[in-house]
Amino acid sequence: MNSSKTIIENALPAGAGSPELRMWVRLLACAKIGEKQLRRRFEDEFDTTLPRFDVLAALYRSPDGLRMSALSRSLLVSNGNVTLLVRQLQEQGLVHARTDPQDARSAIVSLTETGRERFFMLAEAHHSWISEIFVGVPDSRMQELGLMLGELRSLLGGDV
Amino acid sequence: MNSSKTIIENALPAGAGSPELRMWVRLLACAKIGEKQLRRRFEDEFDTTLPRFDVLAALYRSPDGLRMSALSRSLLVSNGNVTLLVRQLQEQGLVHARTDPQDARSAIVSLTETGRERFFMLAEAHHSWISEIFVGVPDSRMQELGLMLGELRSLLGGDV
DNA sequence: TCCTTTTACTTTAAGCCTAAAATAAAAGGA
DNA sequence: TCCTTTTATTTTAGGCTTAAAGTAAAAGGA
Repeated sequence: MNSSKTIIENALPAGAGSPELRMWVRLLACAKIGEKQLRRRFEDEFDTTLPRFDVLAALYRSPDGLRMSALSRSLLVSNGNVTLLVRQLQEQGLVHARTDPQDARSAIVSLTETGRERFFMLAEAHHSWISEIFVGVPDSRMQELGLMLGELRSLLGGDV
Repeated sequence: MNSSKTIIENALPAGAGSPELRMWVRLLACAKIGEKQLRRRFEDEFDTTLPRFDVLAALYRSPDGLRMSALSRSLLVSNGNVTLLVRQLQEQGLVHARTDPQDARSAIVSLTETGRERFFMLAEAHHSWISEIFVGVPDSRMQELGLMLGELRSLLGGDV
């Protein structure tokens, strides 16, 4: 219990207080808090989930449909996960899968008319929740953040 | 298939292209991409997970230990989830739980010496991975982002 | 003291997610 | 043609997460 021991006891972990660590911790916290709110509202008001909404949104952006692997890439989730989500949406009649005539291994998934209507309804609620969650953030700040996160995102690669 | 039908077919979902929606989508994508990389490395190099590391980090910051509910609040996860994570870390001998002498309902969880050593090792790797992931982001940009996300975070409430 | 309410935590059911193994079709040669 | 490799997807085992129900202790009266 001499002084050198005390110094060891009080040692800081690597990176404590570094700008990149602080930024990352905050980014993650904001994402978690927002996601938590959205999850609750999707559940309470529409008995659905954010991941399922994400699938509908991706399919909406591709009117000709998407193969499972394209869907998986665009949502940043695994193939197996997409299989599950698509199956659920299929059971609800919101999406439709047909075998690619050019390649029997691939399924092409697209929105049904019901799915399209459902997506519009969900998207409206989703947007209003986002606005609510970020009420108090000035529009100029929102623009700045959007710009900087856009840069960050393209730097991270991931999709595209 | 008249023109009004066509307009309906091409209708945009609510909020399309609004600054808050764009910001949110990008925030979420950055978080997901970063998390995915960290998850893989924690698994590959240390056979552990980000949530377990988060528990260790929270406990490191509270040398006197934390009650389960405080841990749950600080990590932004449910009580049930903390129960599970703490049990796993307990089985590995990294954390220790004792009943609060003032309140037999509460357990006070703290790092063991092994847990503390383990945390330092993980924290060093974690920091180097973060640095690697965000290599190419200038330091000034990192500071700006950290500041803005800090504001955003306190606006969202959530913890604290 | 006894009873009700609140608080802390655990358990359970169900959904998300991944990596790895399995399946199956396509592609590319010998 | 036949065989190997690659590609697309599904299945499986296992971990994270939540909400809701359950358990148990504390607190606050009558």
